[in-house]
Amino acid sequence: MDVFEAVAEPTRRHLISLLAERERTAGELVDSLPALTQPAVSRHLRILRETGLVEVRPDGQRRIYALKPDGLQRIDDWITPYRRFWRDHLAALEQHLENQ
Amino acid sequence: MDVFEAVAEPTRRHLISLLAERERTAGELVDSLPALTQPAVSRHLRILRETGLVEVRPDGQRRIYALKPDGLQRIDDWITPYRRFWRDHLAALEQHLENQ
DNA sequence: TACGTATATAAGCGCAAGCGTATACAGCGT
DNA sequence: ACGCTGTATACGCTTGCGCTTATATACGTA
Repeated sequence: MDVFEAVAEPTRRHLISLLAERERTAGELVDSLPALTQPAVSRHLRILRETGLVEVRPDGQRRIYALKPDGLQRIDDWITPYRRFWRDHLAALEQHLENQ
Repeated sequence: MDVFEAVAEPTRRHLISLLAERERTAGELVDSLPALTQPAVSRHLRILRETGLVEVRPDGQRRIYALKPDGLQRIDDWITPYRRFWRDHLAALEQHLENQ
């Protein structure tokens, strides 16, 4: 699975937002998603790991998950060339409004 | 389907990159993807339409597709709060290298 | 060693995505 | 009107995702 499919899943975006606040153990993340079972969350974490979006380090029997800095950057790199589309569009819109 | 799932598909990202160069008719897009049949491309275009990533206008019996300015911006809006992660990480790395 | 806790993996299921073939629909030219 | 071209939709099929239950693995503690 690639990083685009990884973030296409709402639950995984939720996990990313939780890890953006601070590191959390797998158990804390499971508790944050009461609609899902522990194995379901564990599988999502595995996908986030394998796509390089998060990293794990052991702490005794727990696993501490953290957002990886360069994971989402790959999406940002992809979107960058297209950014001019809405920037130019906004500029044209502002110009239009100015001329009213 | 939401915009994240829409761009998670490699074929649809390819279509987006083609439309970023210039507008194209549905037929031109079909010809640009020889691995796929015409209905397959047409369905991808429908998804891009429904998620607001492209717009269409008729030209006789042809349909001219164009990239929509504010479509990808929704992904950019989502990624923006996380941008500080790799920016801060890069800053910390530079600082570290400076101190060597 | 034995048991409890924390996390990951296995197995099986339902569902939706993506594909191709076949077909419908719309506009063009004769 | 008729056939031809361009595009979209219907249908059936296969495949892979995400889920749950059950189980394995690893660490902590008495």
